[in-house]
Amino acid sequence: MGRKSSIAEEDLIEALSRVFRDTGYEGATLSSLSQETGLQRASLYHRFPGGKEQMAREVLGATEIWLAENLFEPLKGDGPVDLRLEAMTRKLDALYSSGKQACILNMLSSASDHDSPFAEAIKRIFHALIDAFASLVEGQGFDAAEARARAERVVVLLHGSLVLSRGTGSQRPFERFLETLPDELLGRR
Amino acid sequence: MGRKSSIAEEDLIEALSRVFRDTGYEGATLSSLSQETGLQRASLYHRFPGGKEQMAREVLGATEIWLAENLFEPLKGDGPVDLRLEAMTRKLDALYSSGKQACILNMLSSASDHDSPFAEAIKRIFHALIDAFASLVEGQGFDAAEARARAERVVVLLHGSLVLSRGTGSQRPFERFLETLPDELLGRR
DNA sequence: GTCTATAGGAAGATAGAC
DNA sequence: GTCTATCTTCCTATAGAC
Repeated sequence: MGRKSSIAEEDLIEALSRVFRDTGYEGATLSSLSQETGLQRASLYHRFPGGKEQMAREVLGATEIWLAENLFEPLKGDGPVDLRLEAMTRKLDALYSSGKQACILNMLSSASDHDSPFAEAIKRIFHALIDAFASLVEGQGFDAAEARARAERVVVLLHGSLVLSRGTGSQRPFERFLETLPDELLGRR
Repeated sequence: MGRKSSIAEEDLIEALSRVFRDTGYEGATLSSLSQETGLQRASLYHRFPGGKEQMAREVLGATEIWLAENLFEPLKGDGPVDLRLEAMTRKLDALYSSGKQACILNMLSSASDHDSPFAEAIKRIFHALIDAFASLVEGQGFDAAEARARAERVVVLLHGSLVLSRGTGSQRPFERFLETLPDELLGRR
């Protein structure tokens, strides 16, 4: 354990993520996955005997872990809430490259008939997102129902702004989302 | 002109739309398009010499026309604004089957490297959507900037709620969007 | 305008050398 | 653990009969 392969592992998953995020499940070919990772097709099968489907599942698993460590954990800190929000905003901005990149959750929601293997993970991640936002809002004195409503709304705005940014070729919708994020969560109505 | 083929034409495009909307561009195969339309692959090539790409382009063109006739036109009427909003809500509810179906704009936004042919049409349709909403809002006494901001926000909420509904397997996010639609457009802030 | 048949290539996946 | 070579299946697209 602790060999150089453990470093390559992270880069490997990252490269696979890029392909799935940019081209979707059906659009991702073994050739494109091979090219982006620098591994031959057969090498990918050695690491992922389950083929493309397993790669996508592991990408989703890594996404789930990334979110927990980089987005949810800082959100739970006990520092000033506006600082925590600002930190999260920066993370989101980097994750989606200021609106230039789509969300892997959206891109892997379809996958024709084998959506079953992904559907569960995607659903879980969406709920984890909502829970994380709701928990922060509730921590600022809002009741549970209101917190949940605001959290869901922010998840909707996040993904809607990404769709619109991609569809119009403009980063503005996503940027606007980031600007209004704090108010959407904690502003008074 | 006026032969039975003109009726089949509508059904044909509708069937193709279903496939592209449910499986995306890469996920749509000539076989699935053939099965859904009831035409053999070669027959599809006779009608669409440009193959899959032309089919997707014509589907987007038909979508553009459908929106203009069924969504934008009623929105411009001079009846009570709440009745016009209700009519539009029903149209949206039907178009997306209460949140069970994805949006073709989202599903065709990617298409690997040949996104160029679709990107233009998708962008145009998104802007037409925003313009239609903004025009209604402005007609109710709001200034142009505020009307546009609200219109964009509604388009974001629409697509975000569709993404979340699909991702969580629940129609609730889309239903909630429809409920809050009138207030998002015309409510006082 | 629709069909059957097929060409030609790219897809996912495996075998076996190193 | 990575590679080259290969298998099989499915893909897009075309040819040509009816």
